[in-house]
Amino acid sequence: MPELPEVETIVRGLHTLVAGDSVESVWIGSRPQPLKSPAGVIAGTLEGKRIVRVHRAGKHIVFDLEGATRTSHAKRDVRTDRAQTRRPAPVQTAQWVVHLGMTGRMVVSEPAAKIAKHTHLIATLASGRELRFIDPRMFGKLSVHAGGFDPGGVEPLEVSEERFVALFRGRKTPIKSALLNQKLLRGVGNIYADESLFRAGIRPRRRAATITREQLGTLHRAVREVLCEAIALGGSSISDYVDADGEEGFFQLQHRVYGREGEPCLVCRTAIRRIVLAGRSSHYCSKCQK
DNA sequence: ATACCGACCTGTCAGC
DNA sequence: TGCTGACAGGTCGGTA
Repeated sequence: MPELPEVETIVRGLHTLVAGDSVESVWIGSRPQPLKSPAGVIAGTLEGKRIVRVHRAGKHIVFDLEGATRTSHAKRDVRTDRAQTRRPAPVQTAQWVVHLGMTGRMVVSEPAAKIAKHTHLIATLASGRELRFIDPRMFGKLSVHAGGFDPGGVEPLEVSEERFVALFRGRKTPIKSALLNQKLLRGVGNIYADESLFRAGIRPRRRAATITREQLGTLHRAVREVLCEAIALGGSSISDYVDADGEEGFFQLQHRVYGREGEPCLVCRTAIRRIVLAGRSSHYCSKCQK
């Protein structure tokens, strides 16, 4: 479901709603598919921690956590207690990382709210509210990291034109496949790849290495423009995407090629084509894109 | 290195 | 009212 703009929208909402709150207890469902860290490790890491910040890395939601873990409480002895009276207690930090896959949702609910089907994790917060992870298709992933979490790739909204151009140098792969490769650029998915390529006038199948330096500069601007406009409109709601407040996005109304197979190009009226590339639907205008 | 394909899952919708 | 197949915002691993 969510690409960079949707995750950014969700993360901003979550930060407003839960930053400063603490996790008191965690319930984890019986389906193991979404768990990329063992259930006990996830629960043990979250419980007792304060949520310092919620931010985004590519398509990942990252909760920065701070505070003692349960295991550190259990291990504490008289000697460390005495040591801690002289110095501030060492602050333990961790990160809880959530990838929403295709159909994942993170919502903040009142405890009385009905538990949606396919709810896989509920974190009860000190404020009494609950943070719930729901994911019907279970392509989403939950993990915790004691050290730094490295999502790989570069942020499309931060990358310089030089580095952006260098990402594609010498690559024989179709440009769309390269845009979708999260190890290069993190956060661009199927919708925004198609929309960016349309705005840059480049066909999805075009080999990356054959694109001129100037066209890559145009693509760099197109990617950032599309992502920024989408963020401003709260993302694209195609079927069921909603943000942390349950609000839909509106960028789907701005799609120029995605989901418009057979409809006229908004620039030249040529029918928009749909092809399958790397297993994904790809939409483009054969006249405007070369 | 690269590209294609199926697998992972459930839900929805169109067509018969 | 079914049933079947195609398709869905993402990623991963195998194979040619």
